[in-house]
Amino acid sequence: PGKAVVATGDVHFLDPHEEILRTILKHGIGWREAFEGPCYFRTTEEMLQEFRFLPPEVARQIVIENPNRIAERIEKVQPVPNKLFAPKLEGAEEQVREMTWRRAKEIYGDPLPELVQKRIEKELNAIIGNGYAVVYYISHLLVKKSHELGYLVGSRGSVGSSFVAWCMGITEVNALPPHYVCPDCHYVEWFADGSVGSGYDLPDKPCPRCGREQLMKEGQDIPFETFMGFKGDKVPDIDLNFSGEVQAKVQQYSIELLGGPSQVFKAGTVGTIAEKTAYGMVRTWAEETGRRLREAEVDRLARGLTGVKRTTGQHPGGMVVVPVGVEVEEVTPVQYPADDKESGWRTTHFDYHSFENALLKLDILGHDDPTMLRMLQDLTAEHPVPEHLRKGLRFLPDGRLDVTSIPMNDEKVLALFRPGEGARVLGLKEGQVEYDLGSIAIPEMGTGFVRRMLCETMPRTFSDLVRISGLSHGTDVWTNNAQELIRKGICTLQTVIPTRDDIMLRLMYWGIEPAMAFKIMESVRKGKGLTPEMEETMRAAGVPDWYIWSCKQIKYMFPKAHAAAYVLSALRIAWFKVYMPTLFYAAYFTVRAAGALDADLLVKGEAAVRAYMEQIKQKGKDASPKEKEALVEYEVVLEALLRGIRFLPVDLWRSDAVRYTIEGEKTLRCPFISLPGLGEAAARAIVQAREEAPFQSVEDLRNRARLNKTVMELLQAHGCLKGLPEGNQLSFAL
DNA sequence: CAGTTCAGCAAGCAGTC
DNA sequence: ATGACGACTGCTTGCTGAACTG
Ligand SMILES: Nc1nc2c(ncn2[C@H]2C[C@H](O)[C@@H](COP(=O)(O)OP(=O)(O)OP(=O)(O)O)O2)c(=O)[nH]1
Ligand SMILES: [Mg+2]
Ligand SMILES: [Zn+2]
Repeated sequence: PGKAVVATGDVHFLDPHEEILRTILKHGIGWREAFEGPCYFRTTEEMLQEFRFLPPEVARQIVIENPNRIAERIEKVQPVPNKLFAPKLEGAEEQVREMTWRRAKEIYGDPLPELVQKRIEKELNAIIGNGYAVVYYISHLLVKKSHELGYLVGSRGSVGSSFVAWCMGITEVNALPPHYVCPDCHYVEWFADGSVGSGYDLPDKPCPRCGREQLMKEGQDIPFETFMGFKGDKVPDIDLNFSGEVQAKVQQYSIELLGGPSQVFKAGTVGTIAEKTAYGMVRTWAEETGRRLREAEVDRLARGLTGVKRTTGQHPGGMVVVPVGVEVEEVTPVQYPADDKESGWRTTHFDYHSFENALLKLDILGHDDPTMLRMLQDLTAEHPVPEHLRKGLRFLPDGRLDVTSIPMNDEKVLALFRPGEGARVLGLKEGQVEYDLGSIAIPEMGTGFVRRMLCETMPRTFSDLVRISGLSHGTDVWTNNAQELIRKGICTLQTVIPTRDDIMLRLMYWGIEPAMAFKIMESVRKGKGLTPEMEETMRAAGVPDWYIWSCKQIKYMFPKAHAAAYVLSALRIAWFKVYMPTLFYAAYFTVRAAGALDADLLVKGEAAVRAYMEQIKQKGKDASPKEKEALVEYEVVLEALLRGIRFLPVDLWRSDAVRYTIEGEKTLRCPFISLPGLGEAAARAIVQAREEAPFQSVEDLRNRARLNKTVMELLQAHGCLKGLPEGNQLSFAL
C-alpha cells in the first residue's frame, strides 16, 4: 500500500495575530521577499476548510484519519530519561577510597580522629553509592594534569563541601570544623563550638607535642550535604577553575580519560533572541518600513520576539559524561555548535539543565586567578621575594615562591579590605583613592558595590571575608536584605544569612527535619523563595519573621565552599598587591585589563589618566560599555601610579607581545597589544619575527611580521619606528 | 582590474557558572 | 553620584585591508 498523505499547517506561531512577529523576524534576518501563507495553528475545522477543494472523505482522511493512524503507532516516549546514568571506570571506586584514606592518614594520623573517620565514611558511602567515584577520580587527574602544565587550579562550587574532595586534591577548601593539625606527629585540636569561623583565623602556633615550628590550620566548617543532599536527592556537578591558557587542553583530556569522543561531549547551549536584539529588531523594522510605533507597542512586539531560538553554542565549561556501554542518544542528540563542523567540539543538542538528572557533568571552567597566580609565581624567579618576607613561606625547587604557602591571616593583607587602613597599607595618603580602601583589582572585592559593603562591615578575618563574599553576590542578598536587617539593628554581620549552607544548618538547629531544611535551602538559593508548606514549617518551628523574610528576598546564593575558595584565591593575589606591587600590577594589567588600556595614555601619567577618567565620568550612564570598563581599569592604573609605578612606551625591541614586563624598579613596559587596534595575532607576529632576526627597516618589519597598514600607522604614531630606516638597505644593494 | 573572499580586530549580545 | 552580583566563554556582526579569482 502507498504512503499515507498527511495534511500539515506549516505552523510557525499559534494565532493569526502573531503573524506580525514572524514578519519582523523575517525582516530582521533579511528574509524579505519570501512568500508564505499565514502559518498559524489551524483548528481541525479550519484545516478541512483549507482542503475543501478535495472530496470531503479525502479531506477527512488526510486531515484527521491519517494523522491519527500515525500517532497511534508511536509508543509513549520520554525524550530524556529521569534516571541517572553514572559513569563507570574500572578501579575508580578503589582509587577514591585508597587516595582518601591515604591522604587523610598522612595528615591526621592512623588511627584517624573519630570526627575525620566518621566524615569520610559518610561521604564515601554517598559518593560511591550515588555513582560519583568516577568523576571524583577523573577530577583528581584533571587537577594533576594542570599542575603538570604548571598551573594551579582554582577551587570552585559546592564540591568544596566534600572533605573527600579535599583529600583527593579536587578542592583546597577543607570542610571540617576549624582545627590545628600537625602533619608530623598528627596532633589535632578542634574548635567545633562555633567560637572560630575558619581554621585560617586561628593564631599561628608551634606543635605543642613535637615542636614543629608551625601547625597546619584548616577547616571552614561546611556540611557535606550542601554538595550531595541527604539521600542522593541532588545531582551536583564538580566545578574546577582552570587558567584560560590550559582550559581547552584539560577539556580535551577529560574526553580522553572518560572513553573518548563517543562518550564525552561539551554541553550545548541554545541562543535566543533576548531583550536587546528584540528591541533592535522591532525598531529597525519599524524604521525601515516607515512605521511610527508607540513605546507600548514596541514593548509588546519585543516581548513577543524574545525567546525565539537563534543559534546554538557551547557551555562555558561543562563536559558531560556518558557511561561506556550507553549511547549518548539515550539522553540527548549530539550536534556541532552553531552547526559548525570545523568547531573542534561536539555538543549536546539539549542544554545541560534538561538532562542534569541523567548525566554527570564536570565543569571545567576558565578563570583568571590561576593565570594571575602562575604569572606572579613565575615573576618571583627574576624578582625574588625579599628576605624579610620569606619567613613562613615555601619555595619551589627552582626558587619561585610557592603561592599556596601564602598565609591567610596576614594583618596587612587583611587590612586592604578596611577603609583607611587599606590605603595606608598601600602607602597612600588619605583621600588619594576612593574610600581609602585597598581592594580594587582584587577579584570580586573591588567593585563599587563590594567596596561600599566593606566600608559598612569592616571585616577583620578570613571568615568575615567569606561572609562578605557570600553577601556580595546575588541580587537582594545584601541590598533589600542583610543590609537592612543590620541597619535596623535586627541582625549583625554575624547573624545575617551569608551563604546557603547557613540556611540548612540553622533550620536544622531550629528543629526542622534535615530533608526539609535541605529542600528549603535549595529553593532559596535558586531564588524560588518558599512554598506555603515551607513557610508553614518554618513558622511552626519558631523561625523568626526576619529570617523568613530574608529567605524570600534572596535571588541567588553561594555555597560557603565557593565563598571560601574565592576568598582564599583573592588573598593570595592580595598578598602580592601589598608586598610585591610591581609584580602585582604587571600581572593584573596583563591578565585582567588586557583589552581596556591604551599605552599612549599610560605613558602620559597621572594628569592625563585623571582627565580621561573625568571625561568618561561626565558621560555618566551614556558612556559605552567599553568606556565603563576602561574607567574600572584606569582606576587601578591611577592607584599604581600613586604607588610609584611608571609605564614605559611600547618599544619595538623590548616590548613583549601581550605581557607587561618589569624593567627595573617599579617600572612596567607596555606590550604591543596595549596599542588599541593592534591585536594578539599582530603582537605575536612582531615578536616572533624579532626573535628570528633583528628588523633592518620599517619595510622589513612590515614584511616579516605581515603587518597591515593600520598596524604600521599605529606603531608609527606611538613612536615605535623611530630610528628605523624606511626601506631595506640590503634590498637596495641588490 | 573589479569583485569576492578571508583574516584580524572590536563590540554587542547571550548564556552560564 | 545614583545603585549595583561578578566573572567567565562563545557566537554574530561590522569594519578594514589584503589576498585571491576570473
Ligand atoms: N557570582 C555568581 N557566581 C555564581 C553564580 N552561579 C554560579 N556561581 C558560582 C558559584 C557556584 O558555587 C559555582 C558553581 O556553580 P554551580 O552551578 O555548579 O552551582 P554549585 O556548585 O553552587 O551547586 P551544585 O551543587 O553544583 O548544584 O559558580 C551566579 O549567579 N553568580
Ligand atoms: Mg557545582
Ligand atoms: Zn607535631
